[in-house]
Amino acid sequence: MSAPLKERIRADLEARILSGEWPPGYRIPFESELTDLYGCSRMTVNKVLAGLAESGLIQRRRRAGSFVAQPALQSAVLRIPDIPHEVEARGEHYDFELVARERRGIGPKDPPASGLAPGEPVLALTCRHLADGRPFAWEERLISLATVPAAAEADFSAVPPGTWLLRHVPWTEAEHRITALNASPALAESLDLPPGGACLSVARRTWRGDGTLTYVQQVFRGDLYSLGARFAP
Amino acid sequence: MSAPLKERIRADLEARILSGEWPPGYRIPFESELTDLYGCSRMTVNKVLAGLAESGLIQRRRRAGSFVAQPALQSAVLRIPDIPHEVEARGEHYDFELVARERRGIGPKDPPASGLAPGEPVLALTCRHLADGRPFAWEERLISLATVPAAAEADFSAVPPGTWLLRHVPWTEAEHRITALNASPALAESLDLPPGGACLSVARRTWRGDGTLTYVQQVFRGDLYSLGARFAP
DNA sequence: GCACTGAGTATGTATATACATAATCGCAGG
DNA sequence: CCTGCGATTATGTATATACATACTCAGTGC
Repeated sequence: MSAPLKERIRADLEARILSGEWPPGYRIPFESELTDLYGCSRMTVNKVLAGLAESGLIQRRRRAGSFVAQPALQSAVLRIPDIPHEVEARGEHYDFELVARERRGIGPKDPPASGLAPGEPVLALTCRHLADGRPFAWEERLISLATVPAAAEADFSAVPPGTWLLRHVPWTEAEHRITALNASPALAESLDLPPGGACLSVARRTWRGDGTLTYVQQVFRGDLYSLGARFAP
Repeated sequence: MSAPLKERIRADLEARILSGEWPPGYRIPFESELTDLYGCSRMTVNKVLAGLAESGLIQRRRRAGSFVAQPALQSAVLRIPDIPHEVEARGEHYDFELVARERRGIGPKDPPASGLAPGEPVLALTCRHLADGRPFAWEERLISLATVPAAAEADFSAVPPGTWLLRHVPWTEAEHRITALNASPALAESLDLPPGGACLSVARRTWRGDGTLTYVQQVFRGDLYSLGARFAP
């Protein structure tokens, strides 16, 4: 009985919606009716309903009332952790090799999805991630030196670039694209896979404000890696 | 100038946090100071700060003040839309075939990841999704008849089961696992792929309260499908 | 120097009130 | 029957106020 009133009201309304008692599209009682039902002021009910609307459980229309929202199509909070952290969480030994490091300008062969303009100076890094000594992921990364000048002096032979960036550079926006692809012969050799083996590719572009920070493509062995997410609507 | 006061305050505070002007751990001004700064009542400021706290941008401690939260390592809101919706959004014609429909109990061949107990009655559905007449995804689904009895009467020849479930059954929790795999000969034929072609597999288990609603594995042609997500921390 | 206590304070919750806003409904007129 | 307009009304926003609560900090006593 000690829970705050607004939490009890919210829990009650959520229970009715999630149990299906109030199905999608149902018009829930007006604020004035809930005010009577719970014996509280309209402000209290209003804050609860505003919170439910922000969470997407209900939709509100002036003059018409508040309606149970159609369930969200599917939106998941997908967590893509730092690779070393992920590997060690599985109880395996993490290691990585810096295969190539080059300071150059963006050229025609760089993917246009990187969002980096031709000629823009970048640090191009290629590295291979290992779990218990076995190749696990192949990473090709471009870091904008205009946006992240400190990257030019960073020691990426000790700390992988993804981890370094997470620790040193705040970001404001990112875009992911997840695909499946067959390993090319060269990639198959790097990942110790048969040619054509299925791989999970995660391409990520990260911004801070207007400037692209980094564009990275990480290719994981399909048989050794999967992305997981557990979430609520 | 016409935006509501609380939205202007919220946007201003968010900008200071995201720009790095107020770094993680920084103590933001007290409600009383913000009240003076914006020339409004404490209730208005309080609602804005409560909203920021709910979104996880700040943490609040009584007597101590409000502090900018440490940013999450990487968390993405990954949207996995309804397949028909997704296909039509690309301007292609969506179609699907119900390949098999069987009412049975969970057996030893069903994946343990489904979370359904052996013997539990389910509706097992297999279907194939087509975009502009070309096979696009293969879906195997189990629907718990104990939790969703209405599924037994649903007409899944007109509406695909995923869409039907989204429209009729609210869910409270879900778990995803995304992997890449090589198409087996049978799958390759169903998806009109060369054997061994890379596919993106999305396995999803969905709950309502304690009961598993459905377990589904959707296998997409890797060359025709990718998951995308754009997000802010 | 340390543990305990009490005062002070920022946030948390709740109410009453007021006016703005937008969408719906019904009615009048064509 | 259909259109347009105005009255109605539920929500949206904002304020002033009040008291509860939990935490910090300073000061007291040992």
